[in-house]
Amino acid sequence: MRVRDLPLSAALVSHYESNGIEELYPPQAAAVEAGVAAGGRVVAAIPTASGKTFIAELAMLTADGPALYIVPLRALAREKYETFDQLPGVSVGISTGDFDAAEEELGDHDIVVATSEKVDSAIRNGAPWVERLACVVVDEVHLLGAPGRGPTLEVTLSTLQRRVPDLQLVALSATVDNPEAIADWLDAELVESAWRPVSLRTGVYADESVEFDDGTDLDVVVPPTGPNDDEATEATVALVEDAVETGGQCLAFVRSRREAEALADRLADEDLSPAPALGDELDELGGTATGRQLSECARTGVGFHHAGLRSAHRVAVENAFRDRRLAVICATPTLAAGVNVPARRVVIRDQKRYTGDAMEWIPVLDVHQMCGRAGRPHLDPFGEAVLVGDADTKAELFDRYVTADAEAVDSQFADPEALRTHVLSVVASGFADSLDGVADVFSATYYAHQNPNVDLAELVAEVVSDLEAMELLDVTGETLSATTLGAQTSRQYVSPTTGARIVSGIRTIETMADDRVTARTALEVVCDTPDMHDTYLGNQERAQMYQYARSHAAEFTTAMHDADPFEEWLTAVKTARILHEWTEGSDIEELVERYRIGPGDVESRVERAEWLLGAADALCAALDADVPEFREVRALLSP
DNA sequence: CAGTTATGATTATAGACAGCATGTC
DNA sequence: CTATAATCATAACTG
Repeated sequence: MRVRDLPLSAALVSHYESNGIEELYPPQAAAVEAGVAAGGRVVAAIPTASGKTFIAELAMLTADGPALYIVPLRALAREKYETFDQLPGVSVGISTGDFDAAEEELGDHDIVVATSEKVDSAIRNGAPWVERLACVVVDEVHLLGAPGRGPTLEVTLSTLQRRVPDLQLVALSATVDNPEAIADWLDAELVESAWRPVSLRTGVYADESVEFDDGTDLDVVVPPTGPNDDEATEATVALVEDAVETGGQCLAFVRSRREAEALADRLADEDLSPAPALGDELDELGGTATGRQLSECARTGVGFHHAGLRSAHRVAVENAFRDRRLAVICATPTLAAGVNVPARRVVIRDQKRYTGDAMEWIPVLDVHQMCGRAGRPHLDPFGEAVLVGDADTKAELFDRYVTADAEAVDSQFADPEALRTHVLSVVASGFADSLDGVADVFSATYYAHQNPNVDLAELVAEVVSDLEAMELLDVTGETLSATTLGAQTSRQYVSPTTGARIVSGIRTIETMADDRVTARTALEVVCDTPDMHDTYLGNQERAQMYQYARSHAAEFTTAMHDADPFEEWLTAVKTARILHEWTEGSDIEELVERYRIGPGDVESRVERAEWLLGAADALCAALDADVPEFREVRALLSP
């Protein structure tokens, strides 16, 4: 099947042809046969880089009206926005929390790219453009099974289906174990394929040799390891070097941030692919210890990438790799889920990760996503993914990751926190006003589809009493209605637990003497919510943080003997303290040094605090209370 | 005894969505 | 429970 045979305008056809796209890839052709270009609903469970974007574009361009493209990450939203913006005669908009086009303009675009939370929020707040959509494409639908964020996605999709009856839905999924369940739920045709434009061989390393799934082998010379050398690391170094020496780029995945940096340092010794200019450019992005370490590695062609990096650094590393200025990136699993960064070879040194109480195997899906980064279309003759193991683990790694299917996608909607959030939002946005009404709205969720025998009304009833106790919901007879607080909580997009915590904080503040209410008070309230991620409190710091908490006890809304659990509260105090010092003019470098967190962590906490302080201010208005500190601190956070 | 090394104990561990209203080169 | 590397504290040891 050829592009020119598709129902596309001449301008589009020539756009594709000038980009070398003339003949459709088999999965793309299958999607066309399933009806993507004719308004049909399709779920495509196919590998990364096998042309998903083109399938999405086909659906959106042939749809009879505006289209929405839903992504899980802001960075992906930007990437897709730029891709779609290249299409001739197509106007593209973008809407994410940190980057928003004006609301009324959104409806005027042919394509809008947005994160799933942003779409959920737009639906809750009755954005008019939602009703006019003709086509919705969901990228990475398998995240339906992600705890925390999966429920938002399923509620969003089920609501979209209900609100826009003739909507064309197209869902793009990684290869998972039960794509038919997703297709069935969305009433869509399933297109499944393992085809890739660049062949990929996956293998396991052990004893100086890699055995691949296609029967081929690769011998690797690993210099004898000294007493201080780690065998897996030295094998990884050898595999990376080999890839670079034969003209390819390489991604190396490890377990923790520190190990990503350590591996990059180790590889920097080999001086694989000098790039001194890149080092200078990175130095200009600002100097934290992490930043300087990054620029030093980069001079030798090696970068590292993890969430502790400031986002400017992360983007710089991604771009440098895409431009082939970096030969290697040592990364934590972030990189596998993010923007498109393909490489000739992918080396996965660690397959286990510490989860809090045990060492656990990384999900098969995550490992497959990492492997899927191997092979650059048009640039590499093939891609290679290597799991580093040893003689003892080789067979197990093969079974578990190379030949095995990824996990099934299961709904996480029954999680009480998720249920509370969505029950409140359904009632607050006026979609239902009774137990049965809410249950009816939820009957279209993936959860209901997967669990047909569960009594949804019963499930809803369990959390309705929580929400009532939190004063977010009123129950009068059979009728449910959101309180002013509940409405504001939903609109501000904070979780019910966060809303209730802020409200109780505001009430306590009103009983406090004026001179006790300070910036620390405001920060303690917002940091002590589940929507603010906590900051690791080391044992070394603990005693000193305890002292800090004691000496400022009068300023906090939580009495120390009431804090429960105390350790979590102390963690919140640490976050509040960091943010407080930030407002007092400390720069990232000082904070990173003093509190042992990454520059990127400071950045993300500041961003979240801005959002939560805004929500606190809105809740103040709903309570008819006045706590100017929320506004004042917020103003100090952004420079 | 002072300084050095060996041994054992402790510590820490991936990621990241959302509101809203002004001001600015 | 199924980990491991880096760091820290203390004990053992050497000259």
